[in-house]
Amino acid sequence: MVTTVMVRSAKVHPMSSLGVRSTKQRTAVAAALAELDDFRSTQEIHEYLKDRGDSVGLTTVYRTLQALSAAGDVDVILREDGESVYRVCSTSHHHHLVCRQCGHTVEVEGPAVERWADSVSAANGFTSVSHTLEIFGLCSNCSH
Amino acid sequence: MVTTVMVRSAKVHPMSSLGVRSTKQRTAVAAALAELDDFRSTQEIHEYLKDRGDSVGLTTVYRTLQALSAAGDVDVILREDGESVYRVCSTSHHHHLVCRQCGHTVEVEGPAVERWADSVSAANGFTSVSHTLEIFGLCSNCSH
DNA sequence: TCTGAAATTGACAGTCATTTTCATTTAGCC
DNA sequence: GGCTAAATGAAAATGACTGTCAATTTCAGA
Ligand SMILES: [Mn+2]
Ligand SMILES: [Mn+2]
Ligand SMILES: [Zn+2]
Ligand SMILES: [Zn+2]
Repeated sequence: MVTTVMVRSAKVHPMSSLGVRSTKQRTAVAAALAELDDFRSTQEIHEYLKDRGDSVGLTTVYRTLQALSAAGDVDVILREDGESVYRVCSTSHHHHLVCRQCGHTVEVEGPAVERWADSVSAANGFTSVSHTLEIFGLCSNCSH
Repeated sequence: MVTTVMVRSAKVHPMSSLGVRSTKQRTAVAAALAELDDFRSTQEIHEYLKDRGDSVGLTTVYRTLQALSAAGDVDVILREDGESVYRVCSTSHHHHLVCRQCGHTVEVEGPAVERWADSVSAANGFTSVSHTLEIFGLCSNCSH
């Protein structure tokens, strides 16, 4: 659950006092993410907020979701059609099982996969590695 | 190296004789892919062909690359920005180790990972699953 | 070699997610 | 309350990709 939006020191340098502000829009986006369980696109979250009465400009929803994912507060993955979808996740390293039809998401862990990725990277002389791993399919509900 | 573009039986039914034809455009796209070693976008391949003198319409390059990847003759992955990039790969199922600096790509296989993906999918009742797995890092050349 | 039906091409317009612009509003510090 | 940088959001722009369709090309059969 995410209650605070964007965490960063309010002051970086006495000369220019920069700060991230708490707004009703950011609170609304964070609340929507907390209520929604599955990966959702920016447009879906925007629509959700509109239906809910907490209308937020589409541009602001885009900006807020991007800031949240940059801060590591939400997970973002690319759907198979290339669209970005967001979800509040656990903080530990994990991957996802995502339903192509309804978006239903299950977090999965695979220590063996992590070790494999590290060893194959090392064997090929790669450093500073990171990886993406997502499984798409039809959840039991959507499998008919 | 890809020399033939699109393989399919020329006749599926005597009523409607369907067939995939060999054209200079498809040959040119296949040749470009054979010459290029790393993942490239449709626009990059279109530009490459133009510079090379074998200009092919952008729409045709899009169609040809999509047909090639649908046929399994080339690999396609989504870049971080959601753009599709293509590359000639081996025919067996594999994944990639991609240098985020120079684009250098190494094909890797991980039977254990495949089994893990299948079992975790089945355990959660997912069907029709597919997965994406890419490792990004710095190749030995780019690691300083 | 000739012919014609079906496949292909490509210029152009359309779609749609995402970004940019910028005038207006707002949060937070005094 | 006043001030100012941060934030908002409506509207326009961007850019990857798709749809359309008239013109062109392939190739199987005559
Ligand atoms: Mn992992
Ligand atoms: Mn695999
Ligand atoms: Zn589902
Ligand atoms: Zn490199």
